[in-house]
Formats: sequence, structure tokens, C-alpha cells
Amino acid sequence: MKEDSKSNIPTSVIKRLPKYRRHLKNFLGELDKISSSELSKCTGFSSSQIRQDLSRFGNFGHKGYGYDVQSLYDEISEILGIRTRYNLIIIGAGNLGQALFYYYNDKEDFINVLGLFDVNPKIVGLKMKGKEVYDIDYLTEFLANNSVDLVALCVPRRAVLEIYKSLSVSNIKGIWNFAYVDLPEHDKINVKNVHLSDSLLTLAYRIKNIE
Amino acid sequence: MKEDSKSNIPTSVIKRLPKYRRHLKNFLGELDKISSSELSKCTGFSSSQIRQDLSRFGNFGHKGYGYDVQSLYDEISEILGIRTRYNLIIIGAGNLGQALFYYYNDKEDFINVLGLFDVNPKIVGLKMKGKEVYDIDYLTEFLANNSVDLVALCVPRRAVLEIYKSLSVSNIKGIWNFAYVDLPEHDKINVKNVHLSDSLLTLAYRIKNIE
DNA sequence: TAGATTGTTAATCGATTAACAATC
DNA sequence: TAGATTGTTAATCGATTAACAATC
Repeated sequence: MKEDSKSNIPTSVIKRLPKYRRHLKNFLGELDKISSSELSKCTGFSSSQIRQDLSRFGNFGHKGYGYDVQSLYDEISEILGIRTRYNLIIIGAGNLGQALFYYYNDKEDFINVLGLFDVNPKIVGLKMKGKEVYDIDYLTEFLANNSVDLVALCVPRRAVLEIYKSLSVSNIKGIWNFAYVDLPEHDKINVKNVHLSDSLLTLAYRIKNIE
Repeated sequence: MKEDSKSNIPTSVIKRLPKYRRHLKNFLGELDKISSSELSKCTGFSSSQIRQDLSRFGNFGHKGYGYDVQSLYDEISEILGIRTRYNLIIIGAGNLGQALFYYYNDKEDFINVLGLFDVNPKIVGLKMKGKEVYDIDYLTEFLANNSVDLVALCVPRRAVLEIYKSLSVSNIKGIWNFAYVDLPEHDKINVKNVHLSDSLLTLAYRIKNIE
């Protein structure tokens, strides 16, 4: 990694990295090497863009040869910071919270689900695949006594502010927010607002205007 | 709407429209008018950008006054194409499919959920809020006999290809795809790939690199 | 070696911001 | 009217693409 350029990587570049990684993952064990033009075919990004994106982080390729699939995969994983493990809690154990739970629990190496939180007495205390659903009232204490890195926030809009109060004074590093409100900026906590409804609206636009 | 510029609106502009609309919605009934600089404060986009975005679609503002909240909200809804109603089916009635169902069923005017589809015999035949969970084998027939506009695709990756075959020869207008594969381009069907995992990875990057 | 393909520089293209005349 | 704020043009900034020397 080029130390000096670390923090001025444009967001547009970062957003492409997961897609590179996803396709490389498909080729693991199948291909030894891949060229930027082959990677272009499956990702849809231009080969020129791919080469320029990658060269921001180092010289991963070999002239006249291409990129080693396994090591490029590893490098991108490293850049994304997912060769370490993050402890995650899921707040809101409704359908969306459970969907994320079943998707990430024991499936992705870099995610370790510590537990879920909810207000609903009917599900508080249940165990899902060995992980407990805690009462939301226990959140602050839990945050104080456990090393939580990431929070997936899957609660209704009206519940967000109260929960955010607890989160904002904790040591968590990031919030993956699915509630349909933009969470405010925070000095120490990175927030990723995922607004599913917004993506549906852009699809609606395309349906209407681009036939 | 400026007829001639309709189809060359950049994606970057379209992506901002849902956020404008969301904040305007919050102001409905509270405020009569809003200026681009007030809208800038709550959305985080610059007032200059807001004015330029909006002016692509028409002269919605009044000099020296600002924008009428209600009518700007209506105009943006019109631009996004959500003043008509779309018939939606949800394929895959697991946690994610159900989450979308409970969120959109009878809540958003522009979405009308016709039903859900699944392979699991345990849930096929169930009714959720009056809407049935159909057997996936019934999909092709259903598509032929009903006017389906939109499909939310919430099935595991391995099930996607088979389902896509049916969808690609139907009259649907759009696919909101949550499966972790990129669906191919299609002449008549707009595809919106929502890769939640990719957004988690970009959050991981920020946690590692931007403190 | 000859062919292939990277990494990088320069050129192009597009998107954002600044500024201000028009005008309510 | 005077103050406020739009819509639009021009300037700036950033991102993508094209081209090619370096070299495996």
C-alpha cells in the first residue's frame, strides 16, 4: 500500500472494490491469473479503470502476465479491512434483522455476530443458532461489557433516536443503518445509511423513463 | 418537464431525488415554502446543486421566494414515476422477502403487493395480511395471467438463474434484485441490483482507514 | 525473443461549485 | 421598493478513458 495516498482514495474507487473481490472469489481455484481486460468483461468496468484503481494501492500485477487471482483477492480483502474480524450486534430482530443474522452468522469470516436486541417480549430471550435475543434495555450495559465493533440497525424510524444516544457514547466503530432516517455524522463512528426505499425509487424512475 | 432533456439526466441527479423527496415529505403540512439553502441544510447537498438538479426538470421555484413544499414534493414524485401504481410480487418469502412485504404492503401508495412466491412447502399456501404465498412452480402461469410490473427477488443465489428465465420472457418492467449476483442487462426489463454485502464492505473500509 | 499486459501520464469527459443577472 | 432567491452560465474540480513506454 502506498502510504501517502491511503486516505485520499475517492469513494468511487472504494465502491468498485467489492465487485472486483466478488468476481475474483468466483475465480478462486478455477483460474491462476486474470488480466484487466478479462476482469473488465465480467465486472463491466473498463480495463483501464481497473488498472488505475488497483495501481492506487500498489503494484499487484505483472507486466505481460496479468494479476494472480488469489493474491489480488487477498490484497483487496486486506484493503477493505476484512482480514480482521468484527464483532457485530443486530438491533431490531424483526424480519430484516433476522435476514441479516441468518446471512452473516457463521458465513462470512470477517463478521462475528455477538447477539441480537429487540423490544418485543415475545422474542426476547430466544436463541437463534445459539445466539441470544437480548432485551433492548440491556443494550447500554452490553456495549460497556463487550467489545462491539459494528451495529446493524434494523428498527423502525421512531426507535432510532433513543438507540442512537446509547450508540454514540459507546466504543463501536460503525453503524450499518437500515432505518429510513439519515443518522448524523459522528467523530468516531462511521455510518452507512442503506435506504432500500431510495433504491426502489430510482428503479421506478428508470421504468418510467428508460424503456 | 423539459421534453428534450428527459432521457439524458445523469444517474447522479436521479439518485438525489429520493432524498429531496424524503425531506420534503417531512415538511409537508409544516412548511409552505422552502429555499434551496434550507433544503441544503437538511439534505447535505449544496444549494447550488439542488437548484441545478431541479432546473433540469422544470421551473419549479419562484424567484425571491423559494419552492412550494407541496408542489415540489408532487413534482418530484411525478418525475420518479410514482404517481402511478405498480403491481409487485415478492419472490422468496424468507426473512428478507417478508421484511419487504411488511414494509410495503399497504404502506406506500405506489406499491401494490399482489403476492409472494416460495419453494418451501411449509409456507406455501399461507396468507400474510390477506396476501397469499404461492408455490414457485406457479410463477410462469401467474405472470401470464396477472399484470405484474415489478419483482422483488429475494432468493438464494443458486435459485436465481431458473427464476430469471421465467422473468425474462414475461411483461414485467423491473427487477429489484437482492440476490448476490448481478443480473444481466435486458432490453425491456430494468434491473436494480442491491448488494447489501457490498455496502457492508465499504463500511469496513471506512472503519479501517478513516478514523 | 515476440507477444502480452501492466502502471502511469496526458487528454477527455462529466459533474459540482461559484457567481450573478433576472425578477418576484 | 428592497431584499431574497431562483435559474443559468462560466469556471473549477474530479473521474474516466486513451495511449504508450516499460517490461515480464
